[in-house]
Amino acid sequence: MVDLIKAKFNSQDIPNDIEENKYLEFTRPLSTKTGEIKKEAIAKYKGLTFSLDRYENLTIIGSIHKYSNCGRHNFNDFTFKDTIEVLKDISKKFNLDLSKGKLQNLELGVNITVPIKATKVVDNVLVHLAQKFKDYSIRGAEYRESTHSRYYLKAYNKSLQYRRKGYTINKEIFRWEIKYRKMYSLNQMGIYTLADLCDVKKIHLACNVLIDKWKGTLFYDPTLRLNEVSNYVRTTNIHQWQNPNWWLKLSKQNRKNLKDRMHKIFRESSDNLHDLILKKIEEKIKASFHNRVPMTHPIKSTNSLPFNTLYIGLNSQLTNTFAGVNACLYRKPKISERLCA
DNA sequence: CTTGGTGCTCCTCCATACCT
DNA sequence: AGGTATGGAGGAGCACCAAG
Repeated sequence: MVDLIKAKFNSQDIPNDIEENKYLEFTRPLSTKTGEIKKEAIAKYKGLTFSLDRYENLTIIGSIHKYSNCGRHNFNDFTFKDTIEVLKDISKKFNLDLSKGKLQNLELGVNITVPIKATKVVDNVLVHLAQKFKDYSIRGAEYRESTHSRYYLKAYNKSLQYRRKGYTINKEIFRWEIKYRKMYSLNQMGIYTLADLCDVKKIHLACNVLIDKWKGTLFYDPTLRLNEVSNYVRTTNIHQWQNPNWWLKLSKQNRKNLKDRMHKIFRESSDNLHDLILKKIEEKIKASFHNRVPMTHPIKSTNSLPFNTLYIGLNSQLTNTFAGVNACLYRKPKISERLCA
């Protein structure tokens, strides 16, 4: 759900002794020319960056999802309740009033399992509105992104990212994410500050955007059964359908008609992944507002990091239910119960 | 007659560009 | 960053046409 946040607190809204806070160690850059110590200061804690500007305004930037996992990863599910827990934790540890933390950026995303290789799903996410999804590869992550003026849509192969970091996983994980560049759309939903992220109605609205954006995304279904379709579809249509540029050249009316026709054929002669993924996104969002969440994926660590000890006491349950993971319900330990305190 | 393909208008919502 | 004017995208509904 809620992943990256960027929030700014005005100097009068932060405690005077923030630099003495026991969880934060601020460092200041030193000018080697003048020997002058800059006023700006930076501290890091559990993957969050706390920066003070020269007017002593505080900006917090980072993933609150990773924060709940000691700053290590955002592979697991992160529920609405977790969001509240983390924000309360931040508020308490740093003595901050969440309603004073004005949001400047927000990222929301869901991890879901897919029945084919996640990379195949990502590769076939083609166009949203008039914007193609373009390939990106940074820090072990491969994703495609559609750039809009107010937001970015991102489709990730999350299982690849897992494996590159040394985790064993036998499920294919697809992550669908929206990153806001401007606050306008979120403001329309009543989301202005960190405190608004604790409001279930507002977050529900924000999460539903993920559903709408997926509905509006052109997806070529690689499970199309070629033996069931006409010769014309086999020889011509499938090449057109897989080509984002071909879609973008069409008139809007023509695009709609051809999209409808393609979807009809996918409904009849494929596993209809677009619909399947839509349903999974809907289910995951719904579940994230309950305490008990259907688990996306069991996780085993192959390196020495105590990754699975995050779920200490639950390991046997996880490994025993490898086959039916989607049916596996579990309660995540509270932040304070986890080993990263 | 039905069915499927096409194309039109109206209307709403949203993206963009540009302002402060 | 926030705010807004403008135009475009696309969905709904309807009509037309050809083929069976």
